[in-house]
Amino acid sequence: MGYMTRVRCIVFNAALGALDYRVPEGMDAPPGSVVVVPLGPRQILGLVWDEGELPGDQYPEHKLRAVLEALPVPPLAAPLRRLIGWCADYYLAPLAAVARMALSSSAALKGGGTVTEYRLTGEEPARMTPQRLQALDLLHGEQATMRELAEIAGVSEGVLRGMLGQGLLEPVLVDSDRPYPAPDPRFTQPDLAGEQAEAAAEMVSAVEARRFQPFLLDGVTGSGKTETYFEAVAAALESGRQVLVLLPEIALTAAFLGRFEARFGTVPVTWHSSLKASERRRAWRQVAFGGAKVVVGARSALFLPFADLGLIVVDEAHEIAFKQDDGVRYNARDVAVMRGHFEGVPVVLASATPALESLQMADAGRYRRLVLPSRFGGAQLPRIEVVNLTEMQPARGRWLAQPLVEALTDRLGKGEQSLLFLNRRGYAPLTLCRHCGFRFKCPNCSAWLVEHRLSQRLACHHCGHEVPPPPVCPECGEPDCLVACGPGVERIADEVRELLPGARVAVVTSDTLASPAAAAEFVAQAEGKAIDVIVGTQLVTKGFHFPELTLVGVIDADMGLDGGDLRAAERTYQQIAQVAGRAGRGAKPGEVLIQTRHPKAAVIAALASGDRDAFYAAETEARREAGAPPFGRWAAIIVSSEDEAEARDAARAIGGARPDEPGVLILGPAPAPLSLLRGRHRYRLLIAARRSAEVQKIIRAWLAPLRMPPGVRVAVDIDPYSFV
DNA sequence: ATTTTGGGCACT
DNA sequence: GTGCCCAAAATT
Repeated sequence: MGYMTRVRCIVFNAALGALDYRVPEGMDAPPGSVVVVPLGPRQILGLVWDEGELPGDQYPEHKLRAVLEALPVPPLAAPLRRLIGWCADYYLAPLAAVARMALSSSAALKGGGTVTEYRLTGEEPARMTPQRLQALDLLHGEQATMRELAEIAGVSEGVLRGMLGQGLLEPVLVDSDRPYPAPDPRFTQPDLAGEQAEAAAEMVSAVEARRFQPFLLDGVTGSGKTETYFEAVAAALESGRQVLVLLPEIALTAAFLGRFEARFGTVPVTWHSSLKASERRRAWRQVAFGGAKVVVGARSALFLPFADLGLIVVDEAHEIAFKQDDGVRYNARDVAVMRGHFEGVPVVLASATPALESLQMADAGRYRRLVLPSRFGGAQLPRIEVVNLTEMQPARGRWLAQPLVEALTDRLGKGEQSLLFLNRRGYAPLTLCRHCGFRFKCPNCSAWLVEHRLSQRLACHHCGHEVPPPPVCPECGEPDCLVACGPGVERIADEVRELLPGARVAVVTSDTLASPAAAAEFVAQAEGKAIDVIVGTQLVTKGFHFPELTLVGVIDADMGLDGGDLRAAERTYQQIAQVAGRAGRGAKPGEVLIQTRHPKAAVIAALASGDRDAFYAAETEARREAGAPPFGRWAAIIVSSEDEAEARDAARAIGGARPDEPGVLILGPAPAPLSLLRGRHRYRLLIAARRSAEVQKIIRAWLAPLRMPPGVRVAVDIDPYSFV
């Protein structure tokens, strides 16, 4: 046999590594190409990988099967391929699983589509009707689909179809995946103050130099971080390159879009899990072809195939939502820095309360730290006061202490807005029977069912299991005996309505702000002063800018502190500092009341005194002594099975095979704190290693020879955040 | 992961 | 020999 082109493909099957295929005559399939290959009797997606990058035996040439098709999308560029390889290696994930995240729109891979739009021909109508007159008037210069035109003209589609028949409208075939309107870097000129201008100039120069440079944009809440990094975005746009902005929550995009449009004249392209297939296809293709200039998205946007990336921004970079906790367990903040490294572009991590890891990197000189120490436009940081709940205990079944009630009453009287923060969705976290003590528990998870009064459900927040509240106790059959225990945001909202009968109260959680549209509506209402009191979870702690909001109440500052997880204190500090930052962003000064049973705790004291540096210094020292990240490397192995004994035995087998490495401490196995999750029993081992240890290599060597029974899953979590 | 295969076993 | 079940092997 003569000359033959052989390619190594990552096939989209997590259990298989890379397989070799033959490229048929006349087909071009360079590295990065997305191909369809035969696998047994099936056809499967594959990604052509780099020559010599993957180990493996040389499969005999005569047995190679041919690539069936190279799909009509640009090959994934080398920097993205390196990112995929790095992620698979670092997070111990199958290459196919990481590659899948880059090819996240199956429709986009099949090529572009067309859609028929219509426009006026300019013909005079043979017969005029009032509807036709209106359409002719309003549709002048418009071109859109029938549905959109009907909307614009305010007539039914039937009228337009009639006009099409009369030759008044003509069809135009357009690309359904056409480019997006380009943001204009000069649409408005920002008004940046000294520190902001300096920070912006540094970022701009890195963008213009096209070099990798991580920045930690460390600015107090309300300091104008967004407006400052917008200058770096503008610089990338000026040079014709693309920008990726990562946000931790979809709910934050609504607020972001408005600010972006004000600066650049058009909204950016959005990317998140709830896009429709057609929107996803268009976004993916235009990212790949360069017709999407700025993408704002959730962490999954990190793997989009940018044609010419010039800048990455991670906003609210401290947020734990950037950590993916199933599938490929990556941390988007860290992967963003790696992508910037491979692409050779600057990465901006923006936060008012940076993660300790990020501050450490800045101190070590790896990240360039840009500080914005004061609020924009002369606004003052809010006054923070601690309400000691041990001295001012609210009545049984109440959660607002007297000082907070008085402050709320005062703001309502002045027509100013208040925000109450409690990181607990629903009405009450536990429901029990007064008669027999029965507690409602999730059948699939070791967790209580949370009462949601708005939706009339008892719900598990881990697996989605829901039941309507029964009229009688399921255990003892007693009627009218079920009582709600503890507070959730819905219950706090009820308490506010009772205390302040005239107040307009809004509950803001992921339940009530499920879509970007709902989020936009909430923002509009709050800005329009149609809401007096917002009661919300961590969803309202960041991103929102309501000038009339002058009071923030933290219902229970101690809630995040129990559980004993590594980052409990840091996270509590971040959440409360962030929510406090919502107060007094306009002309009027803000006030924050923090309810706590531990007013002397270091976190609370630091918040009250505003001494962030002291808190971070103490926290850093504690981590250093414990050998915890960022001073040590941690990893978790989670073993799960639907069968409790099987999970335990498998975990013990893994524990029994533990390696003995210097500087590596292996704890467990022990039942995971959430020992039953979505019907699976879970055991966990924890690996605590010193910084120099090659944790991934050790775990790989440890687990590779072990054979697990079917039904047992072994997941490795590098740099775990969640300790459940 | 999914599909194919092949061995063991009961039954005819 | 045939059919059936299940585990093991193969998939390029």
